[in-house]
Amino acid sequence: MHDFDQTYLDSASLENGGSAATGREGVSPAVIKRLPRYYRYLRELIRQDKLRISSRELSQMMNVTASQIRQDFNCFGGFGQQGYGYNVKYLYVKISEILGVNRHFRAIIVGAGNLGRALGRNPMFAKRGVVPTAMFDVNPDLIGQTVGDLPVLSIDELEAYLAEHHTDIAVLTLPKEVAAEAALRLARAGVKGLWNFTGRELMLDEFDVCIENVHLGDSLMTLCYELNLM
Amino acid sequence: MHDFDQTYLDSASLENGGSAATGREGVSPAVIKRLPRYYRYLRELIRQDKLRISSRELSQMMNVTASQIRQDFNCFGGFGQQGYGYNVKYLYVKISEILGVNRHFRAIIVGAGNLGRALGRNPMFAKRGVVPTAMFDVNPDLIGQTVGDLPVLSIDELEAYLAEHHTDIAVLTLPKEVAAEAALRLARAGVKGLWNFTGRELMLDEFDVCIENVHLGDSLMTLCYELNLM
DNA sequence: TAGATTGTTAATCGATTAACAATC
DNA sequence: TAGATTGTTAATCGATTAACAATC
Repeated sequence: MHDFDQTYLDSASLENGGSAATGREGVSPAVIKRLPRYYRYLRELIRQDKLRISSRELSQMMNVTASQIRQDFNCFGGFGQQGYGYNVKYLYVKISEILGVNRHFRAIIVGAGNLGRALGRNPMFAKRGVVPTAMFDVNPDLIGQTVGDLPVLSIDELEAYLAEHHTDIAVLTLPKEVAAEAALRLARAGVKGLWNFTGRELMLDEFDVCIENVHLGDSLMTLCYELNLM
Repeated sequence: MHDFDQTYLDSASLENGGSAATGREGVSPAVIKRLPRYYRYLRELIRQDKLRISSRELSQMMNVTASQIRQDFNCFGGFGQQGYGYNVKYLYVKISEILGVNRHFRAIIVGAGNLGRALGRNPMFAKRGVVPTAMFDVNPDLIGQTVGDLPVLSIDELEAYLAEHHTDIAVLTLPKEVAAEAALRLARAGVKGLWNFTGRELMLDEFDVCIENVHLGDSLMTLCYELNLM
């Protein structure tokens, strides 16, 4: 099926990244949500120079069932070998491809407040193959500054910038009151992914845009619920 | 069942907050995860001076089924009235109680890097009734500074501080390499809730501690998956 | 009272787990 | 070959939706 002696982390397979994997449409959200977690554990296994792993061993590390792991990987065609288990590097490359790491998606950060600036300096993007290129804000005091390597530009320049620089993702870290308007401008300018930290849900039905909402407040309240129960 | 003429937002009901609601153990995680979202929408309805709402109307606002809304609320005993619907303020107070808003949980932020400092200045805590009291770091350049109103203290003072100041929640915004050790110290010192931004899963089986993990990287990758599919 | 809408039970759907035949 | 472990089907479990009787 595949040659385990091959070096799966060669630059060719990493650079291509491609959306080539077997019939990926219609994989359930529950499975998709788990993929980044597999990615993290596999990265760690590679760091430890582990070459192969069985669904059983991985299940013990990750605190899930071996059955679930095999089912999950099989949504994408199955990456293992009977009697052997999974080749760690091969599996890592495959999951990287599915997740689009190494596609080098380009991102801007809209809103250069505390959270926006913190994200702008965060190594997370680099680790996940996402490339932030600029930040935008309305505040004249911030415009012209640099955060990490990122220039802070005026929000007035947004459309002009997007016309010049292909941008896949916009990170929304602006006040919720102006989130809807910003989202509309971004969608009109052709940005295809919104990573939304505003805490306000966005409706963009007219557009073919992916939205990932991060509700930090909801997460905090879930913790409070648990504490309240003790 | 309850008197709709009463002012449900009076200080008594808000201050008590209490864990008094009907049999709350064993409510499914799926329901719990939705409560903060109800809380947000109800807050908005109150802001709009809306007095009553039916499950049908709320379902259209929130893009879920009316059935689910009724089922969810009924996990806690049912807050509505046949033929009438739900009193917005009463429902809001009830959900606030369930979530422990107004219990004024006290929090510290461990790690005064970019993300820690951004969270320290974030109004989210105040809005959710959580009170941050201090930040901790190893970096001598940061120790002694103030972030918002929060003093940045030396991590060496952690145990002494916790012995003096009752603390419910620790926000972990330090490097993942030192997360496990910090978590252990916090648990030993009696902190009951960890809000974990380190991206590394924590194992604290020996202790009676609630952990809420925020995996920003996973969220970003979920978005990349969707983009990769387009 | 009649109309509306909940609370709640029953039916459906989806996701997880168990089991095992296929196969490396 | 025998042993191990996957891929995959079938069984179970839980969560969502539909339906409707209870009741305000």
